[in-house]
Amino acid sequence: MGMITLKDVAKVAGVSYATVSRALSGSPEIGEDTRKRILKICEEMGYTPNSVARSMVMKRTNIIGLILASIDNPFMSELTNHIEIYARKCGYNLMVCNSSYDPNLEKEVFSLLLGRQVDGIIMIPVGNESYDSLKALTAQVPTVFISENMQDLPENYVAVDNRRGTESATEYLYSLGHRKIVYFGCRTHSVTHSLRLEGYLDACKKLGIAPSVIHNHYSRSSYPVGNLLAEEYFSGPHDHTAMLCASDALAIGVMQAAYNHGVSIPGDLSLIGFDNISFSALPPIDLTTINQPKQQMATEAVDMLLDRIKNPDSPHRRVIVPPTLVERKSCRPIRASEEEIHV
Amino acid sequence: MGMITLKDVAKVAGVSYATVSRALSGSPEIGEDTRKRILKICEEMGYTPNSVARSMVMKRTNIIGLILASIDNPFMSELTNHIEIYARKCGYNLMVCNSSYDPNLEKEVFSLLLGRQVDGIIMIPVGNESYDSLKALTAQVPTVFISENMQDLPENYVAVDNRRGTESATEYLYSLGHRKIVYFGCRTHSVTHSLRLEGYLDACKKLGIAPSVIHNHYSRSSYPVGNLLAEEYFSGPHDHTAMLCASDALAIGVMQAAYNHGVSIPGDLSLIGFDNISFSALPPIDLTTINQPKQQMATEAVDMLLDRIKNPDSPHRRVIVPPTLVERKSCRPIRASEEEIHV
DNA sequence: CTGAAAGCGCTAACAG
DNA sequence: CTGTTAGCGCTTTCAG
Repeated sequence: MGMITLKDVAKVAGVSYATVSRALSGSPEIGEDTRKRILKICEEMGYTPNSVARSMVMKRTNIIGLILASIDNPFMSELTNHIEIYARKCGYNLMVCNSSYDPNLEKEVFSLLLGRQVDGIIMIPVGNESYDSLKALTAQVPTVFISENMQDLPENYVAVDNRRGTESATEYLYSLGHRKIVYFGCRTHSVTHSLRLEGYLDACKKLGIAPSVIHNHYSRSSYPVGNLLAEEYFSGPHDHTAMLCASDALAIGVMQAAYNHGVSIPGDLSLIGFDNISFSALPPIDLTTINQPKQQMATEAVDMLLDRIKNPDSPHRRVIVPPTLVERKSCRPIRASEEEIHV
Repeated sequence: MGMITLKDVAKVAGVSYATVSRALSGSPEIGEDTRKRILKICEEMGYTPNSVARSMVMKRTNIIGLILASIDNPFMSELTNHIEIYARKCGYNLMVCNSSYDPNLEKEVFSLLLGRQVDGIIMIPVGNESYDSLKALTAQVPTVFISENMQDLPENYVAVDNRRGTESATEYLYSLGHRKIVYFGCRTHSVTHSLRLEGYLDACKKLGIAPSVIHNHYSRSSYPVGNLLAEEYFSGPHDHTAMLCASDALAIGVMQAAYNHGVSIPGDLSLIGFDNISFSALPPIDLTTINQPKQQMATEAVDMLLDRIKNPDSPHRRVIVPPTLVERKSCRPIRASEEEIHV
């Protein structure tokens, strides 16, 4: 593993190693003939430039740090996939760290990446408090958040329009004839969920239907939680014809509980989720949902970050991308009492 | 972003910068008093050691490169999750690259990581040919594959015992009373699948039942492929009571086709998969399957790699981890014609 | 157009 | 115990 260096190549080529450097970096101040000769020698010798050394002098690593709660969360891994591919196209590599939903770890890996001299960081924060607790760190390196920031801190972020998402989900259910729509699984301390709740409430008001909310007091929106909550729901009195879930994961939990209680979906209850995680497309699930355009969010985040890397003093930017409805098989039209028939 | 350096700290502390370096590296040749004083100053100044510079002189980056087809594949992202967490515990960070199922890209990112001076690489190869096509590159850096290598090349790898997996799956179905078991979706050019097929065939011979194989001529084992193949299967004559799928993804595709054809699972057909991807645990799917112990494979791979980094000349190692049966709801016992009743 | 030389921030001998 | 110094491999002025 005794890597060969510029010097070795220079020796063989009979030139100074500055010349080799120039040949490789595509500098114009070098003869076309010598460049070709040198490049050929590099090739023959199997020379690989040492990017660590280059980073050292360039003061630029071309590495983006990515911090997320857990890479095996489907939403995050899809996002990561798009980020990696796009970033690499832009000449950047990805250093990935899990915060494991732990604010302290989140801080720790952030520092770690700082020490690694990453050019910038993209992160899905553990929670809304992250913005505050990381302030001292985010000041030291260009950072882009994927998730909205309610505290109006001067940060860059890209997020889906959560409010618009639930709004349009509600409108969609309404258009299918539903009037008794319950919003299920709202997490009280989550920014994202607050926005989603707002969208639902606004839509209800606008459409003149009575809102009904089932809160989620657990700290996650996983499908076990959805199942638990739904067990309670189905055990008590309930007369809704449609349910809007705060996340796909919750909706999948509801599906199971519904099955156990002999509630048919969409026969007895229309169900709609939010996120469009890949699970939801699976045939046995086939969940109608509100899509977060992950690829768009990924490229947007990378672009925004590279922008900031080039121009660290540019004003902070916020990008809100539009959600879209993905119609699958968990909702059906019903004949409303008002005789409004929809297909 | 004018990072402060050792020199700055040294100036403030009124010592040479070598002393600061010693204080930080926990070297014994320094006074306890000065160390504490220096550490305090570092803290106050908010000094972060520059690991790029350190790597430069240490000739060690403490970075592991991870190459996989696509990080959003559930099996791979779960594995990545475990690898990242464990590697970090061992003092290593992860640089992740997608090969996007493309052998050329696979080579390209491998070189890229080499240039980045990663200390080692863990990879899930695109295919069996990868071992060969990457030979020149893997010779340059400690590499561990996650996937078996049929060509008997001197490489390090960790893999699940695929043969044993299908063998035990077959035995399990047999124990439930099934005698007509079909092996579904065998990909002809995949090492993994060849081994899985062998396990099935061996078990059939041992148990004295007739094997029956449905091959998969597509290049992937995704659920659309499973669905396609199953559509054909259900459209033709078929009298099996149980089906062993080459992967969970295929099994999920089969589920959909079964539903479309009014075939109940496990009522009419018991179904078992392989991999235990996270999808399979979802309530609406609830697939009985053969688990690959991902966490164990992850730590095993990291350990093996760190071993090789420390001792590059150690003999190549192969670790085969045992698969386990995960019983869920897609299989049921049947009363076999021989009056063997099982519960 | 090409060579010489400085220096990126740090570690590791080698002296004192 | 602490300071001095020589690089790690590369880019980049500055001279030729």
